[in-house]
Amino acid sequence: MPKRSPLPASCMLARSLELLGEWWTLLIVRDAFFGIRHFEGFQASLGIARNVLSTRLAKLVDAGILTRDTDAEDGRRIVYRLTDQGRALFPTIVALAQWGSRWLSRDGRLPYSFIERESGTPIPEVAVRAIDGRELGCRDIAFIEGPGMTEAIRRNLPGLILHEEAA
Amino acid sequence: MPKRSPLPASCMLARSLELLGEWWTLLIVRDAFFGIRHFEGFQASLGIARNVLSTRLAKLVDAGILTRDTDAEDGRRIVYRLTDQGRALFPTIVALAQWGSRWLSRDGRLPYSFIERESGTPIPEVAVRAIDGRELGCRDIAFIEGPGMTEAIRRNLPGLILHEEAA
DNA sequence: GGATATAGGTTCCATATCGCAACCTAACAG
DNA sequence: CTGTTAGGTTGCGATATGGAACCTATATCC
Repeated sequence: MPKRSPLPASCMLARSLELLGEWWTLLIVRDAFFGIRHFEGFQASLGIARNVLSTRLAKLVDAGILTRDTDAEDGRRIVYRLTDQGRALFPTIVALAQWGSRWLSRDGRLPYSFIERESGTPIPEVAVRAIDGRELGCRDIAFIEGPGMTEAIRRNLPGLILHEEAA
Repeated sequence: MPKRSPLPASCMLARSLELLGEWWTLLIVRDAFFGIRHFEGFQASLGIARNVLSTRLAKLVDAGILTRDTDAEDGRRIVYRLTDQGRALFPTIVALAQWGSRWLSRDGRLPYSFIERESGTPIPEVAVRAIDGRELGCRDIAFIEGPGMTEAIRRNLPGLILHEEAA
C-alpha cells in the first residue's frame, strides 16, 4: 500500500488491509508459516529488497504478528516467530491461495494443492459457514451494530445488509 | 503493490496478491459486495483518487472479477458487477474482516459484526476445515505436487510441509 | 589476539506509483 | 443548443520501491 489511506477505521477490512495490504507483507507471513525464521531466509525466498524487508518485519513485530528475539546460541541471528495473532491469519492465507489456484491457474495445471497431513485427503475450500456448518453466501449475512459504531462509520456503510443484487 | 514483483507463479498466494494485493483493490471488491455498482459510488465511498480507481476497475474487469456494462436506461452510466470469480472472494474478505475485528479493535468495542440474516445468529470465524468439519491448524495440512509443479517452484518452497515449529 | 566471514540492517539514489486538481468527452435534460 | 452528469484522462508534486553499497556486532579461523 502506497500511502496512508484516508479510511480511519470505518471498516474492519480496511483496518486489516492497512496492516497486511502492503505489498510483501502477506508473503512474509506465508513464509513464516513455511517455517522461515531469519532475515536472510525471507530475503532469499522472496527476493525482496533488504530495506523493504526490514521495514516490513519491523511493522509486523510492532503489530504483534511476529516476535523478534536474538538466538540464544548465536548472538548474530534474529529469530522471527508467528504469534497467536499471526497464526490466526491462517484461514485468510489459505482462502487466498485457494482462490488463486481455482481462478488464476492459466491451464488448470496446479503446481500443488493442500491435503490433510494425516489422512492425505484434500482440503475443501474455505467457506463462510453458519454454526451448524451450512455454507453461507454474501446474501445470507447481515450486520448488527456493535458498541463501537459511530456516525462516521455508519455513513460509510451503504447499508447494513450485504445486498449483492441490489440496484 | 508497487512494481511488478519477481515472483512469477511460484506460489498461488503470490499470484492472488499480484492481482488483489494492490492498495484499494480488495476494498473495491468489498464495496461491490455492498451493492455499489458505479464509478462515483466507489469514489465517494472510498475517497480514492479518480485515476487510481479508474486503473483498478479496469484491472478487475480485465481479471474477470467484475463485468463492465453500459446501463441500458442511461447511456452515461457504467455498471460494474461481480462475476462468480469475484463472488468467490467472499470467504477471503470475511476472513480478513474477522481477523481485523478480533485483533485490531483498540478497545474491543466493535463497530459492527456479522450475523446470519435469517436467524440473527452470529457467524463463527472462518476456518480451514477438513471434509468432516474438523478445524485444521497450519500443522495439520501439507502439500502434494500437482501436474503444474516445476523445478523453479519447488526450489521456492522451503518444504512441502507447513512446519510452523520447525527450526 | 587479529583477520575474516556472517547476520541483520541502514543509507543513498533512480524510478514507479499515488493523491490531487483540472480538464475532457459522451450522453442526457430542458 | 446550452447546461449538467457520469466516467474518465492528463499533469504535477509527494512517496514508496528496488538495488547496491556501506555499517555494526557477533561468531569463526589461525
